[in-house]
Amino acid sequence: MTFTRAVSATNRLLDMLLPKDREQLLVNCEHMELNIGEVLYRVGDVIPHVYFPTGGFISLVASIDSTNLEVGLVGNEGMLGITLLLGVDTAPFTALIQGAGTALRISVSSFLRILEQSPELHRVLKRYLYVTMSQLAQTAACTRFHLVEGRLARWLLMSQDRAHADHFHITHVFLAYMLGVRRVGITKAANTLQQKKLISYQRGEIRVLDRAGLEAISCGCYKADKEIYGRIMG
Amino acid sequence: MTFTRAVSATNRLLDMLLPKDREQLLVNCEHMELNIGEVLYRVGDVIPHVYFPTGGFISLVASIDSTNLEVGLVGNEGMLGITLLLGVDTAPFTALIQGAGTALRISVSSFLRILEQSPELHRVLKRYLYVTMSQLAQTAACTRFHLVEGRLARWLLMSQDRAHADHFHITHVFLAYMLGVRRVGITKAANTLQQKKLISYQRGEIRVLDRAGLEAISCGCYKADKEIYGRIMG
DNA sequence: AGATGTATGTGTGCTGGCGAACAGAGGACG
DNA sequence: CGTCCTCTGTTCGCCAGCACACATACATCT
Repeated sequence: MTFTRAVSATNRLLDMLLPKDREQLLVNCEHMELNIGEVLYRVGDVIPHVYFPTGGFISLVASIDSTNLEVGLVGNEGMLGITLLLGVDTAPFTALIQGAGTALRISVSSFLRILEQSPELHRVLKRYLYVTMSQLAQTAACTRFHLVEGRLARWLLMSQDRAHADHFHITHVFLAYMLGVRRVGITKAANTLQQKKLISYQRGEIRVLDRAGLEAISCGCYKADKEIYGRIMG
Repeated sequence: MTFTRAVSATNRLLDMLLPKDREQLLVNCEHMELNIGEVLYRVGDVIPHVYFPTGGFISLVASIDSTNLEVGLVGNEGMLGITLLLGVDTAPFTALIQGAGTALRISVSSFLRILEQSPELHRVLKRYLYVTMSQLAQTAACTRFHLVEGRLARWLLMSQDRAHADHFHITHVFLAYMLGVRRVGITKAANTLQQKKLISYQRGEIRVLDRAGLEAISCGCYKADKEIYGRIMG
């Protein structure tokens, strides 16, 4: 999956911080490339780094039996590794790079050290964790009740937000994996969206043609997620 | 829903604390009855109290469109209001009393005051929050992939654990509501379980006859949840 | 050009769960 | 005692998504 490189290389979470805290983090961060398909860590792994995506984005995937299901998406509006706030050093989900781009990365030890020194940083990240939890529940219900077409539209919108580009690369197989449905289900839903002129795609290149139309057809969960983020993160 | 009153009126979370912290909390707590069907708070409400169930238990319910879905269960192994740790005073889920019994209740202001004074209390509760998040994801996947029969078995086991009784009262309608399926689906699944001599029920009185059998038929998520709790809470 | 691999489209039959509606069966209560 | 109400059982048609299988299109590499 290759995204047009995002232009704005900022992370909204970092932007919210006091300049002092942001600097503290930034000097300890290294820039890195997020390469599609790479697994940053799996459930139960000890987390080595925290990531603040600036361009790319990352899926949080829950595994069950031998299937998988995406339960969250982390882009430049958030961070990967937020559960370290809770004093547990292992990953609750598998983290899989979905959208190529860049991220800032910091070691867990540095991260925790800076975290201890800054109540304000702590405050912001705790609120982000709250948002993550809320969205987890939202996604659970969405996955249960909503049809593939609406869920696909939601996914495309969320990804577009995080990719900061109107087109990106992802195959039906992969989408099926994320949404926990068969590939054929995606093919049909994607076809419908294309016929409605909301998107266009060919061999993995997906282009969003009509955001408003997509929002209309997507389940309300897209808006609900944004609303939660806005309300809590301000 | 009326449970045989639980005999052991303890809360595992409280039991894990240092005696000092536990005392601090207990002196600020009041005993109260949990009455079936009562809503302690709804999504978005400002949380007035934190609850440590000792006998009864509470459902965390996510609402979407006009349907609902249980996304978590809080019994004497946990607490209701854990998200207050994150510095947000509103509820991310609706909290609905599922199993009659007792709970210890403390005002949010007292709770937060004590929390600030005790790093150890903080430590334990953060870990519990981590468990809650993990189970949220587990439940999301379970709800997506597993069949009603297995999910019902899981629910019964979880409830039995929290009710500390081998029988309790809950109707098919209510179970349907919790699992996000039709009542008829529950009726059929419950019938199957009964024919297999795993449970018996009549007019809402459900009795677990064969725990091991239920565990075998339930989806792996029951065990997964216990495993996570055990691993993180120790 | 040919060969191989990847991505998408289509078809057939199956099933779990849905919506709606109705029938009995047991309690509760006047 | 009869009446109402709650809880459970059953039926019918329907559909989204499933499993499996195969066909076509494009891309890339030799």
